[in-house]
Parts: sequence; structure tokens; C-alpha cells
Amino acid sequence: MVTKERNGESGEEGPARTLDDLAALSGVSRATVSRVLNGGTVAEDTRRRVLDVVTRTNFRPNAAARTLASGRSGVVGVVMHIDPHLLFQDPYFSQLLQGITDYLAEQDAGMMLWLGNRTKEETLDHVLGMSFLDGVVVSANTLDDPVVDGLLSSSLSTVLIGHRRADRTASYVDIDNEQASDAITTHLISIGRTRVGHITGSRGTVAGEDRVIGYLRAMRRAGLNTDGLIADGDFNRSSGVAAAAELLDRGVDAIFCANDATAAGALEAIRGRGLRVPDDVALAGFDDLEFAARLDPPLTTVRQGVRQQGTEAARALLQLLGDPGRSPRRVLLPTELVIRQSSVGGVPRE
Amino acid sequence: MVTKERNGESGEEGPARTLDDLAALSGVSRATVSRVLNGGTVAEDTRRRVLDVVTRTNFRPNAAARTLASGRSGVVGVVMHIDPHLLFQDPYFSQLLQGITDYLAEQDAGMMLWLGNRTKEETLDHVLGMSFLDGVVVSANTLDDPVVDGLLSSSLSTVLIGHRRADRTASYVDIDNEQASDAITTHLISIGRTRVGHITGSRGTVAGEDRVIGYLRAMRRAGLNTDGLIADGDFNRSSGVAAAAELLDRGVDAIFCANDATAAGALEAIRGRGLRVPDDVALAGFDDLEFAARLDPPLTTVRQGVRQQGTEAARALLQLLGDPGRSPRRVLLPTELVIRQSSVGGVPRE
DNA sequence: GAATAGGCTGAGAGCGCTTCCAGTCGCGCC
DNA sequence: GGCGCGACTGGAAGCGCTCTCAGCCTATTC
Repeated sequence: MVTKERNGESGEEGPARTLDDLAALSGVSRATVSRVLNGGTVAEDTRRRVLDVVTRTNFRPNAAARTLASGRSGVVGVVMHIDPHLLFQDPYFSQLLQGITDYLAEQDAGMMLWLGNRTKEETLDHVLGMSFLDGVVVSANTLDDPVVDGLLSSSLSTVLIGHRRADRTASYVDIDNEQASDAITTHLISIGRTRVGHITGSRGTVAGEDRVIGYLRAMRRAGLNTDGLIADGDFNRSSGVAAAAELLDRGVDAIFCANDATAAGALEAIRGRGLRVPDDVALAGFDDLEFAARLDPPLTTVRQGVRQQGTEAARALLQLLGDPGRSPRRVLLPTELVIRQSSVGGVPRE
Repeated sequence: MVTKERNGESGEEGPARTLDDLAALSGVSRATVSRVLNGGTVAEDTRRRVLDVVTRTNFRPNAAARTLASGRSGVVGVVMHIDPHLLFQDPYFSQLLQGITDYLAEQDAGMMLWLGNRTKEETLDHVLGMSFLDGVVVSANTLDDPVVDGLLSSSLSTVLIGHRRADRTASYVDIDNEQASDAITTHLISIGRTRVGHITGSRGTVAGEDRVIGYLRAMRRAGLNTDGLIADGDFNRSSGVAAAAELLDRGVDAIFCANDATAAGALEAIRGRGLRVPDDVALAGFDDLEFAARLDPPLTTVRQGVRQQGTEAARALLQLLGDPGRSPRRVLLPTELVIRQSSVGGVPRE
């Protein structure tokens, strides 16, 4: 039922579904057509002739065949192994995703997506089952997770967003949480606060722990006592309310929260006691999400380019794939201290 | 360099990368292994023997080869051809995406994602370039769009979310906007309102137009006049403020807004004039987004299961792929009238 | 006992592409 | 004139899988 014979004469019409079709239509061999399509050395007029046929027939190479023959698919996976509720609530992940898709689209790479709505085993199985993937970018609540383990120990090239506590041998993109926390704590100290409290992120997350470390480093360097000045939070607003209450009881004149959401909670607690920000208690967050600037007073915080982290992760992965040695990529992105009225006062509010 | 010979005896160790490896290890032919893996008829003990080897070697079939040979990849595309800003702002799209991913994951189908961050031509090219896709689910600001045209006229099986104005021949999942608008308008009439205004969605969108039609139908049936009672909006809060002002000038005792965001704006405008909701003006929206219940007063609205729309779209696509005839799937999902205090009063507020 | 049916299996022909290898051709050089 | 060389091209061998076809072997039927 398939007509195999085809005339090489020009003027022919035909959909051209395979390289052989193109070869027949342009009077060269399939190998040459392949070279034209993939940038091999081909005489200029031959190339032109073939390309002409390609565009005339609106030819699209078969991706499966290409992948099978070459071992590369041009498709990478993105695994966001995260509680789905969080995934669409927290702007962090949407921004990350957008950064990744931007870069991949720009580089003509395809992307498959796994959102964290399945069990660990299932996720891992699905991803590894897509055996044609060239590599994966992974984000997770906590990177010390079986899915991440599985991915790293698979043959798939993997780039993490954030680094793991246990080992830093993998490729990753991260910010320097320690340094940033140190900087913002130092800022609070520099405006004269001596009893600077810290509301932590979820213990066990690398970001949370590193922010504690940075805070402690700054306090110690300034010769300030931190006894009783650390209260546990979990990156959520409500934990900020509770932890701030605790710290206020112990007497603080500044609070550095592990993220903006927590700071919003802390602000509520401070207000609830009739205290003023920053006059009585200076406040700082971390992330610089959109709402931070709209709080009353606007929040001093650390800006981390979340979208950029996504872009850089995608870039790192493609670089990794291009490097025959597969030597790990490690990218540490800069952060920026954003000082607003929650720490420096500014226009007084009645 | 590749050792082709392999002993069929058990106890052998080896990674088993191909069906031939498995065949050798379990002492059957490649064809039989394939049958085991794909559910062909195989003697029970043979099957067991092969499966044993499969699990022992942790074998994963090569997806590219499988796709090439069978013509099916088990991967579908999801195209959200939408302004990226909207994409991550409006909960509508995240919920849609979640619904889709849920169902696809459940069905073991892979998913590739295109978010609307490229020009129309690029998007279309990228999607069609992934020639192995089995089909696509499409959501777009407006479905009368070149990308949608291109997808529909390609050989790819396509399911739309929402239907097109021009033709309803494609497969789609939608809600009955007319009926729902009619119902909510009728509700406003039933509580005694006679001058019911309507703030439209973006003109040109099918959902927007259909909601106008439903509104008009209900008003006409009740014998009510609609002259000057329709004001243009664009689904955004700010348009609700302006349009509501217009309607209030003309004298209304109820306003039905094309979505919840617009209603929030209208509420602001009504309050701004010192009028009470619902006493002076009853208010209704459409969508039942999370914030609708938290407005003051809580908003009467139409609940449309956005997540369910995603799920159903994915289901429709897989059904379409399974149907040799490829006869279009058209799914109309039910909506639910959610009556709250913005129309029926309830606890009086001072 | 021959004929028929049916369950199970293996051989082998692709799927459409990449890529190695060898071959042709025109050129400059000794 | 013969040789080596580089630019270009075609032939052909796979990549790892699916699926048709034919064949085998055991029941079953008349």
C-alpha cells in the first residue's frame, strides 16, 4: 500500500515523510540529507537544493528515529518533587519553572515535567521510564530524598536546585544562604540593634540551616549574645506569628526571619502587641517576593533571583550534556540586600 | 567491543540494556520478551521466567526504539498559550495544569509542557518538532489563535480547553457558560431584583460572550429590560471598578460580573459610594476562586471545577488516542451555583 | 489414524535516522 | 605524470524495539 518508488525530478509534489523521500526529491543520498539537516560538510549548492526541498515539503524529522540513532533526544526532564499544594501557592516554584522554561525554549530544547503529585517510587519510575531524556533538573522540598538519590545514582545527567547537605559532588545551582544571612544580620546590627532574634526555616532543609549559620556568624563576629534568640519556624506565615511571640517575650529589638512569609507573620505578632516596626523591633525577611514591598512597612529582605536560578539550572544542565567529561557544574548565584522601612524607618507612621 | 554472546544459564549477572540481552538471559527469543512486556499471549511459566530476569536486571525499555517501532510514545503535549504573567498569577491555570498532570500521571502517560512564553510561530514549531507526541491538550487566552489553528490542522490529536467560536468540530472540554450565567442571573431575579446589571468579560473570548448570552436569556425570560445594563469589563479587577461605577450611575439593584476578580472590583466601587451589599445592590461573580468566599460579604458565584476541566481534558485526549476512528470528544462539565451573602444577605452587617 | 484447531514461539523485516567507512574527484606538488 | 590531500558524497551497518508470519507441538474431532 505504500508507494516506495518516487521520481527524483523536480516539480514533484509529495509530503516527504522521511529522509529517503527528501533524498529522492533532491537527487542526493539520505546520508547527505542528514548532513544538511545536522550541519555536516556539504557543498553549498547541494545544501541549498536540499534545504529548498525541505522547506517546500515542510519536512519534520522523526524525533524517535533521531533519538534512537544518535542517543540524544534534545529533551530534558524537570522534576519538582514538592507538595502540590505548595507548588501552586508559593510563587517561588512558578518563578523557578518559568526561568527553566525560558532558557530551554531559547535553546530549542524540549522539556518534560513531573510535578510532585505522586509517591516517590512512582515519580522515579516515571522519570527513569522516559529513557530518552538527556538529563534532568530537580527541585525538591528537601534534596535529601529518595527521588533525588535515585536520580543521582541513575545514568541521567542531573542538576539540582539547591545543594544537598550530605554531599556537594552533584551539579547544582544555589545561592549563598550563609553569606546572605550574615549580610542581612549584619545590617540589623549596623543600625544599632543588639538583641537580634532569628526565626528559622524548616529545620532539616539546607537553606534553613545555612541561614541559621549565617545569622550566628554575624552575631558572633559582632560579639553579640544569641542565647534564647533563635525560635523555630517552618517557612510559613503562621509559624512566624508563634515564633515572634516567643522572641518578643524574651526581649528583642530586631528579628530576622528565614523568609518573607514568616516575616509577614512576625509583623502581625509585633503589631498585635502594639509595638512599632522598626522603632521598637526592626524586621527582616528573605526572598523578596512581590508582597514584601507592599507590606506596611515595606520589608527589608534578601532578594534572590528565583527565576534566574531556574535559568541557570537549565543552562548548567545543557552545558553538562555538552561536556564529554561530564564534570559537575556548581553555580552560586549572587543575592542582594534590599533595605526598606521595616529596618531603617523612613517616613514615620503614626 | 560488545560481547554479543551470552549464556542463558541463570545466575548470570549483567545490566541487560536491550531485549536481546533479556532474551539471552532468559533463554527465549526477543519477540517473546516483547510479548511479555506488552501483554501478548505467553505461557505462564515463560512469562514468569522472563519477568524474573526483567526485575533482577532492573531493565528499562528504550522509549525511542519503542516509539519508532510502534508509532506511539505515550507522551502528550500540553500547550498553555497564555501570557506568562497571567499564567502564574491567575490560579485558574495552575489548577488546570494540576488537573491535567494528575490524570496523566495516573495513566502513566508522559507530558511535555509548553508555556506561552514564545511567539506563536516558535511555539507551533517546537510542538510540531516533537514529532513523537501522541497528542496535545491546548489552553489559550483565546482559542481563535494561529497556534490553535496550526495544531488543529496538524496531524496531532488535539483537545481544547474551551471551545472555539467559529467551529465546534474539534474535541474540547468546556463548561456551559450560557446555562450557568442564566442560572445565576435567574437567582438574582428570584430574590426580587429587577434592574440586574452585567459586567462582561473580555469581548471576543467565547466565555465572555456566552456569559452575556446567558444573562440576556434570563432577563428576557423574566420580561426585564436590559437597556444600559451591560458594561464592558475584561476579567480584571480594575475593569470591575470602572464598569460598576457606570452601572451604579444608571441605577441597578444587582450586578452579575463575568468573573470573581471583576466582582471584587465592583464590590470596591459599590462600597465607595456608601452602598450596602446586598441590601442596596446584590452582587454575583463567576469562578468561585478561593478568595470569593473570603470577601466581605462572601460572594455569590458559579463554581466551575477548573481542576476537573484539566482532568477531563487529559482523559478526553487519551480516549481520543485509543479510538481508531478518532471521533471528536466533546465534554461539557457541570457548574454549581454557590449562593452566599453577597446576594442573600444573611447576618446583617452594620 | 488423519485432519483440524489452537496455543505458543522464533525468525525476520522493518520503523527513520545517524554515522562510519570507503570511494570519487579536482587540485597542487615533487 | 604520479602522488598525496582535502572536500564532498554514497553505501551500508546499525540504534532497540514491534509485529507479522510461519512453524511447531499438543489436543481434539471425526
